[in-house]
Amino acid sequence: MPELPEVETVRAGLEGLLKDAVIVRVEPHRSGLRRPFGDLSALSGPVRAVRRRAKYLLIDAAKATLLSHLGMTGSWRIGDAPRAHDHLTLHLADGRRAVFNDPRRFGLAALLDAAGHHPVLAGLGPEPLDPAWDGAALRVALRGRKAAIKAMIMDQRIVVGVGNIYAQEALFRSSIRPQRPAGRLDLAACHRLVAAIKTVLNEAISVGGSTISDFVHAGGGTGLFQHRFQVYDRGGQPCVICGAALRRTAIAGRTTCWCPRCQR
DNA sequence: AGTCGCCCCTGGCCGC
DNA sequence: TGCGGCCAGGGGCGAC
Ligand SMILES: [Zn+2]
Repeated sequence: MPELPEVETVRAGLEGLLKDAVIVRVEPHRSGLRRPFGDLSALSGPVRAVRRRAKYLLIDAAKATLLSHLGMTGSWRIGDAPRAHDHLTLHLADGRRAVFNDPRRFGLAALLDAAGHHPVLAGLGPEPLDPAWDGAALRVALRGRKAAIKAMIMDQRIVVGVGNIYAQEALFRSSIRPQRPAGRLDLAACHRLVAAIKTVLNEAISVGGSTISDFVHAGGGTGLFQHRFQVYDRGGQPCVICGAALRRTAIAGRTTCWCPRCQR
């Protein structure tokens, strides 16, 4: 579910709900997800901010920072009744509860270390919406790479935040065939692709991301960008530009749709 | 080193 | 209706 626009939407919602609230108790409902939670008790204290890095949320409390990844099905909500797959509850001084729920348990929750680091953050590539990330930077990162360009822009060491939806949408908008060997994109193509990635991510953020089946904002709302998909999950349907039937294949194990006429 | 396949896990949907 | 197979927004790991 959550790529950069969805995580950014959750970040903004959570910050509005949690900023200046005081965490009085952290209650795990299991020992961990794909990794152990570890000792989360140092999170108790006032929430200063909620940040995002790549697809990770960082909840800054006074003495510690909680790192949270939504995996495919994770969500945060201000808790009402308990639900199946609730894994972590932050009890607040005002009586509210912030609850992390994740049916597939591909997510992550852990504290940053004293230096503000965590192994999963090491080695992450540039933020796609950073003005310093441009076509020239992408071209350097792709030099000599023979893997498909779509796999490369989904590789979080090349650029962060782009997943299976926005990779397909950005490649369509920049007229690049997803399976093209990444190292063979010229500078003009890299510029077009970077511009398309920035545009599609910003558009998606502006409408609260995409809701496929279960993605919800921290406040319970849904995204709207799914109504603007031009290729994602549209295999066999007509291209919105030329009318050709969109193709569907797998690239690096992930379903990919593209237009055989518009994308080269 | 780079690339690929598999695996983690639950649930929804489709065809029989 | 029930059940098996397939698929899903991510990412880490081992094997070539
Ligand atoms: Zn087309």
